[in-house]
Amino acid sequence: MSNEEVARAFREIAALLELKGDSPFHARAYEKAADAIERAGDLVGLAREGRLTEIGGIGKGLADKIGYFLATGTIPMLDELRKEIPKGVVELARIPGLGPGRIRALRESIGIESPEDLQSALAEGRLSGVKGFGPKLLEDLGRALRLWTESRGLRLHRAGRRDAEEVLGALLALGAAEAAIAGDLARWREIVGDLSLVASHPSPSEFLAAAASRFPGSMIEGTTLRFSSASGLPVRVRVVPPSSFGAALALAVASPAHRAALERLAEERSLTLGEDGLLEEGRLLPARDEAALYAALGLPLLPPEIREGSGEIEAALRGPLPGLLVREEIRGAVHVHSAWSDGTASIREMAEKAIALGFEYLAIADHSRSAGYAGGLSIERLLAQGEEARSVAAETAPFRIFHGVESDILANGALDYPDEILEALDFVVSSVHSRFGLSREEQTARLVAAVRNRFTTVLGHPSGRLLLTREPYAFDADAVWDAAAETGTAVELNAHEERLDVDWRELPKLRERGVPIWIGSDAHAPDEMGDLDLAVHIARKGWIGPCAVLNTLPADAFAEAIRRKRR
DNA sequence: GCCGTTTTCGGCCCGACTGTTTTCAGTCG
Repeated sequence: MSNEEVARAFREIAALLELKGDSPFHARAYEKAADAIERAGDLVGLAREGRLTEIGGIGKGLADKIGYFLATGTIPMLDELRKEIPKGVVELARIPGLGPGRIRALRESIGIESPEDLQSALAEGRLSGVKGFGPKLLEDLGRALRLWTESRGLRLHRAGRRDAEEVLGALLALGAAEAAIAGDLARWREIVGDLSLVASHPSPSEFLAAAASRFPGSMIEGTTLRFSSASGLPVRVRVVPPSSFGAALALAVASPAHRAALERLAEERSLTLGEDGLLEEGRLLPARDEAALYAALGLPLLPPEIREGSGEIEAALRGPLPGLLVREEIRGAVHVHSAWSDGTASIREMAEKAIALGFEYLAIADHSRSAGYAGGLSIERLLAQGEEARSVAAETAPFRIFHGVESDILANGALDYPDEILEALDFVVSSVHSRFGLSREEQTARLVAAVRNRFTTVLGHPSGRLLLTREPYAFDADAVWDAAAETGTAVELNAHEERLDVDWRELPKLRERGVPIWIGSDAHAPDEMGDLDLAVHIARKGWIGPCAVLNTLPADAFAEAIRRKRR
């Protein structure tokens, strides 16, 4: 059993205790223990030697629970809590605006046990009598519930990919000649609502029948098998003979707009694009791979992530497409947190991991002093951290460590350290962490002021959206991008999955304005640092090439680039 | 539930905001 599994169980206990209404400190003890467990080394070894209580935050009681969990795989207390707190109540806690207190009030006063209950109570006006629930709160809850409803059948990219890869493996194991992931997932959409795959087999009907018995609850419709994935996403697998695999895959990957553009192009060439591929005078042109289909239309094979119908076909017909960013070109792990604020590891540990991952430099940016909840750094601690960063750097050379901060943007657009302190740092990530509810005008002015600040190197997670959870705050993106272009300020593409905060449709606007991108890992633990795949593919979706990305620069050029604005 | 003692219980990271109150509880980051 891994430390993560134990930590996850403890976090669940903490969440359930909170919902139950136990002392918040009781719940927090489990949360702190979960943090400690993640950071602890060989948990199993420590348990064997009876040394679990040497871990800070683990006392006798928790040590016993860990030992029992490691031995049996269960924690009776957790099982009890799961029985006690209905799933719907846990789901309620995911709705912004609903914390343990309000959920308890809703349960006790009118018996709300799930978001569905809340929805009908809201519709029937049964909430207006509940103490503490005024008109504004009801309005906010209504909005949050709508977002929750819309998000219900959706998954973040990585969750969708996990499911799809499981299906893919099963198809290959069943003897598919070829199989591939298609649909939104293949185009690296950040959110998916269904999964699409294509498989080939010499006898499609035979394979469909075999696959149908492999996936419970599946249905065959023509050449397509439908069922539900592990996490409940609808899956469709199209099965074709090998000679049609390329065409079928290309069609299943294409967005509707891309497909329409392909159809128009086919028409211009007196061809027809049908379900099985290109037809010339009623005769099917074989396309064993996607490149064959594109070639028949006079196109190079386009990367899946740009097949969105946003001008890629026209551009490809005009000439070679610009080179898109690839993961290996990222040389620096930037916007990284350490245990100085709310990260789990020391600067040295983060540096060692970055080196192991093949990075050439690290840009440390812990939380600033306004972020008390995250252990934000006072001026004294920030300066002390700088000392430590330099001393670690002296030992890790030629690997470089840049010392900066993730400074809160205050409501008036100011950063939360005096200029002379910011001056001493290598760079500043300026981010909004509060006051999401400002008016569009106020929020725009705030962001523009932060961008214009000569110490702001990069605007961190600019929109404030949390995928599937929270809408972006209201602001005029064009005005902010203009200010960034004018002042040479970079904009962050945050690699934390929920925080993939700049919509890919905005990226071309940044590219056209010449605004540098910075792919910030926002890592809080060593293991999160290398996880840049999704962000890189989102950058590619926005047609971002390596030149536009600051942390593809070699260390010296990066150092120069992050200082340039201040002169 | 842990921790550190003021050795047997009280404090635990906190500041700002918001809406609902009419002095504060709940949420958020």
